[in-house]
Formats: sequence, C-alpha cells, structure tokens
Amino acid sequence: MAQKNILQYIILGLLDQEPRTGYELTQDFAHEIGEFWQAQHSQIYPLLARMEEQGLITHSVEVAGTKLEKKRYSITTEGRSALSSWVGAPTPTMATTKDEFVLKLYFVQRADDARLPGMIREQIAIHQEWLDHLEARRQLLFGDENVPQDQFGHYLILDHALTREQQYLNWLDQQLTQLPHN
Amino acid sequence: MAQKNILQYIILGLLDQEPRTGYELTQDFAHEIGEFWQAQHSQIYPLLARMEEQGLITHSVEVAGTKLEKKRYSITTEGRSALSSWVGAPTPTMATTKDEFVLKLYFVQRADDARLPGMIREQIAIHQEWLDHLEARRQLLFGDENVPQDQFGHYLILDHALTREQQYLNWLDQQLTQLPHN
DNA sequence: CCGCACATGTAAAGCGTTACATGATTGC
DNA sequence: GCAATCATGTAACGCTTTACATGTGCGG
Repeated sequence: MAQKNILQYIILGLLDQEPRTGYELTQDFAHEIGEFWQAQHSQIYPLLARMEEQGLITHSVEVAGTKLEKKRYSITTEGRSALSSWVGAPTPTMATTKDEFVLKLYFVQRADDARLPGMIREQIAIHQEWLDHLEARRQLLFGDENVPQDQFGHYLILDHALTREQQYLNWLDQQLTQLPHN
Repeated sequence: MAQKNILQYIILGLLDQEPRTGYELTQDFAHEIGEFWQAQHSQIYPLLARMEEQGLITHSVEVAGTKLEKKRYSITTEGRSALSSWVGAPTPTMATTKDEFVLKLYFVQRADDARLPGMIREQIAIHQEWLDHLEARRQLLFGDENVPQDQFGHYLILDHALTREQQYLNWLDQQLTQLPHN
C-alpha cells in the first residue's frame, strides 16, 4: 500500500555501485540523489536491517580509530537480481510533484494582486541558488565533458535537473515581467 | 510534523471560491487540482471534520430527494484569515519531485544499455498523453484567451504544467536521439 | 579540549493510499 | 428493477518527517 518501497531499490542501486555505510547513503540522499528522492537516516537504518533480513544485502564491520564501528553494506546476488528487475520493469506512474508555491498561485485570483511580484521574486531567488549549485556540481563531476560513457546515468539526471530548473526560472522570469504595470 | 497539512489550505482555497460538499471536493482533486495535488475522499472527510472543529469551516445540511443528506461546507472568517496568511507567507521549501523513471536512469550506468531506448519511449508516450490532456484542458477553460484577468491563478498553474511537460518531453526526445548507434 | 563532522540507532506523529463498508438517487 | 453515480464515512497499513538519544574521531 501507500507506495511501493522505491527507496529500497535506490539503496540497492547505490550499493551496486560500491559498498557503502548507512551514513554514506544518507549523504548521497542529501547531495547526489536529493533532486529526485529524499530520505533521512531514520528511514535508512531500519530499512537496511530489513533488507539484510531479506537477503538483498550483507554487511561487514569496519573499525575506525579504536572503537567506532561502521557497517559497510554490499549488495548480494539476490539483491542485484531484484535491482535489475526493478530497472527493467515498466514505469507507468508519472513523476509526482508537490509544489506548494504553485498551489498558492492557484488561489491568487487576480493578476493585479499586490502579493504576486514579491512571491515570484522569492521563488526566483531560491531556484537561482539551486541552479547555481547544480551547475557547480556538473562542473565538478564532469567538467566540460560532453556525454561521458562512464557514469552515464549520473550525467543524465544531473542534466535533467539542470534543464528543469532552468525552465522553471525562465517561467518565473516571464511571469514576473508580464504582470500588469510592472 | 511530517508535512504541514497543505491539503487543509487547498480545501480552504476551494471553499473560498464557493461552498462545496466533500464529494465535490473529491471531484476537484480528481480533475482540476489533480495536476498539482492528490487527495482521496478518505483523507478529505476526516479532515473536513477536524477543520470544522477548529472553526475554519462550517457546514449546512442539504437534503436531496427524500433522505440523502449532503453537508455543504463553507469557509468562515477565521478560515479566510488562515488561508490568507498561508498564501502571504514565504514559501522557502522548493518543490519536491519523486520521479521513479529518472531514478532508474541513474542506475543505468552505460549509454549503450539495451534497455534505454524502450524505457525512454515508454516515458515519451506517457508524457505526450499528459501534455495532450493539459492542452485540451487549457483550450476548454481559456480558449485562445491570452492572459485572463479572471481565474488568473488557474491560468498560471495550467501554463506552468504545460511548460514543464513540454520541457520534459523535449528532454526525453533529445536523450533518445543522442543515444549511441540509434 | 573543544567543536564539528562522523556514525548509528529509536520513537512519535502525521501523511497518503488502498480497502472495507453502507446507503440513496437518477436514468434507463 | 438495475446499474452507474452520488454521497459519506472508517480501518489498516506503509511511507516520511521530526525529534529524541548516544557516542566516536579528528583537526585546530
């Protein structure tokens, strides 16, 4: 019910690239993957335990310093097979976007509403900052490379996120300039 | 916690336009607003009761036929004030997107993966259908009108959704043609 | 030695979907 | 009469976020 544990497959995909600790997975969600899926450590740690029970992953313990134990998880054959059938399966459900700002716009009935310019400018600032972050990230990871053979998937989704943000900003700019007496 | 009951404000916004029954609100989510937020009747009816307890809305009973009682809800002064401060408040959180397809792309490491063309074509079909639906909707609601003074918010978010879908489709098309030996 | 990042968990609560449940109205 | 739609609810379950909780390692 609810949704269908997509998070599990994301974790499998990440562990398929290389073994990781729960903490490192959490970082990935905070940075890399965060454009397309969000998850906190409080969701990740219990899920890792459940996935290990199901035989999708295993872990080995690393000791850092003198005491600190890290659990480094890796994907099993069974896990690799589950990942593969997820990727190969049809994806009939569209992306769901929950955009609070756009909803607020819906309830602004009149084009001359005094709040509109401020609301739009606020969003422009937020999305501009995000776009800058994404561009820096692409530069860092791929430089001026055009279409890398390696890490192709990563390149793809960064490109997707960049295109999306650029379009969102364009749209906001356009709406701002088209407002009455502005 | 979790999220901050945005649904509540959407309902207030809809009731601010005109009084509605729970059933009608459910229809609105299935059609109008469904592009931007989803909600089932099982979430709506309990929330209406809670909102009435809080004094944000009230209802009067209509009898259809001989027995069937409908509860028609309307917004109160208090509700109108809550709605207004929501719209006026900053919206610091960006839209969150959950896109299962793009995630799958992330885990396709190589550009020559045999599954890619099929995966992308499937998404093109889905998004094309959605775009057609949105265009029909704009035509129906606004015809060839350019920027309506009335229903401005509705026009805005429809335009936003259209722009977004168009960009998504462009991106998919571009990726498909740029695949190796294709 | 202090602060920040690293590292791993659990608890509580709300959000959201699917399923269960019931009955009335309307048009054919 | 029968089916589709109108109309209103509850229950169960899983997903997601926020908060609570604890301890180690490392660099300045």
